[in-house]
Amino acid sequence: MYDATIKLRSTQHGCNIHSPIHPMPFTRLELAVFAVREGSLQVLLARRAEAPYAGRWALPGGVLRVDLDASLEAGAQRVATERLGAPLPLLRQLCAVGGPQRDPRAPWALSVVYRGLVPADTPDFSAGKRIEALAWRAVDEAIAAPLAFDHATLIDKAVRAMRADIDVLDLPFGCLPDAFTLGELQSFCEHMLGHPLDKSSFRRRLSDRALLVPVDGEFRVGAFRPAQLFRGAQSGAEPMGSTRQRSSSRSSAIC
Amino acid sequence: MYDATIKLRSTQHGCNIHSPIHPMPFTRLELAVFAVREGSLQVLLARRAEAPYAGRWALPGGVLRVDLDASLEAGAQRVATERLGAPLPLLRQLCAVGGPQRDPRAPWALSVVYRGLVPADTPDFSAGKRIEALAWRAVDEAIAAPLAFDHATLIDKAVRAMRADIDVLDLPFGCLPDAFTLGELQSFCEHMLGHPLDKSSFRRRLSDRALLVPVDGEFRVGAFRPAQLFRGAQSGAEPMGSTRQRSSSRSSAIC
DNA sequence: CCTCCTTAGTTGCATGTAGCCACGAACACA
DNA sequence: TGTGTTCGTGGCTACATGCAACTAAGGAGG
Repeated sequence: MYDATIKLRSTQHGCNIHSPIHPMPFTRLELAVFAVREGSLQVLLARRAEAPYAGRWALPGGVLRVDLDASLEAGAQRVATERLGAPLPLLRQLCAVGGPQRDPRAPWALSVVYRGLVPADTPDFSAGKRIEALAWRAVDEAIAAPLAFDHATLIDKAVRAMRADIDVLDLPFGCLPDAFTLGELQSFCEHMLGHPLDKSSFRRRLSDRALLVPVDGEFRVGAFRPAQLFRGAQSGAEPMGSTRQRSSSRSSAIC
Repeated sequence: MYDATIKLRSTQHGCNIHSPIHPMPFTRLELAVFAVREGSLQVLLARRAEAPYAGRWALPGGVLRVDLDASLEAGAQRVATERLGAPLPLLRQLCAVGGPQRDPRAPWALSVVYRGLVPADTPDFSAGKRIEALAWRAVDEAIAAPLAFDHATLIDKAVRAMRADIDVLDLPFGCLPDAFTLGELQSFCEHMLGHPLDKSSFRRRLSDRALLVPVDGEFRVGAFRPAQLFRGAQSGAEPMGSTRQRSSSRSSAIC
């Protein structure tokens, strides 16, 4: 896992003063993967198969492979593929943490942490190398549980970052269904944030920002009144509310 | 600078499949240090004494030392001390970047980047190891100039992060004088943001958030009307506007 | 002493955003 | 046909902010 000879090198400052040989940290990539499932925001945890913290739950992660990874993000995707069986959409870098006491396998451990979000209907991930099991756990419980390493702290930080995104309507369309109703979107955001939102405000804010495009003629039909379906407005299509005045005289924007 | 034997190890997967020996990236800490000087937001650049990019301007930085650094931030402070001659207040982690093409000295280079802000009256830093010269440069020019590595991108990212902080009045009191007038604070923020602010709004926002405490009886005297001096309100002192009503009936809060 | 200039500090008003509340519309179902 | 539920919209209020005007306080210069 970690080349002991690198440690020995640390006392062998050699060559010349301009090019000492410095040992490098044990560098890992950690994944904080979330989903809105079963009515709550949940995080994907892996039960560790090996020491340290064997049997404890932790964020899935793996060692950075300089022979395989073209970038940190590419490495995170490789780790996702190896450990979870699938790459992840919407990966964003959260932070880097490092220190001498983080991982008993190495004198100095550095982790670059990525946060991700996947659709609720994602087929179950498959536990990969060095993982006994994978499980979704509500974030509140996960943070309170005794996790391996400093992962509870990392989850808390990731949740705050994701909620800050939702607060400013930086929405993760990639983890929503292709088309969705405004009610579904609002419910998703409420579960992400952990508190209810006002329907009227929510729609007005979406409309003002022209974040959605209606899928013309497509409705979600069910027990009650059919609901217009929408998509995220990345493509050049006419966004919801684009014909709307700059405020005042709210016209029939969403349709 | 970088142990070549680590590279060789990359093809020597040894031991057993559960504990392969993985080479670790060449890990550095970079500093994006800013100050408001001469009426503009400036960034501290270092002219590199050695290859690669010898003679080019770059962010000051140094190799992570696992034998010296108790954390990433502590390492950033060590690098600041070694390269600039002084530790830095207000260091915040910006991001981590890494890849195989970032630094010709190593097959894979990882940098953890910190942003910092120092007072305008900071005594000049002293160029340390492997630095030919240090210079302040306006951020616009710095980003446009051909800097070493991907440092122009990093400066741009750091400036955006700092401006986002100022936008929400997350003010770096540590890099302001002990006491300052509201006019001085506004001018500082304007230089940070690169655009003017409204005096009335600016003061109201400060007052509503109770971010400042007046230094009773202390005024900046000069050519014109004296101005009340303030401090940041971290300490438990009575903050500016704490007697202010929840809005409406703006009383004489700032005094 | 008086006027003018500049900065400090305050106030009123207009605008825009978001929360709260309520209402009509549409559909399934009894 | 009535009822219940969700969908979709509009009104009202509170609040935050930008814009502009105003007064206050000092020095400089006549």
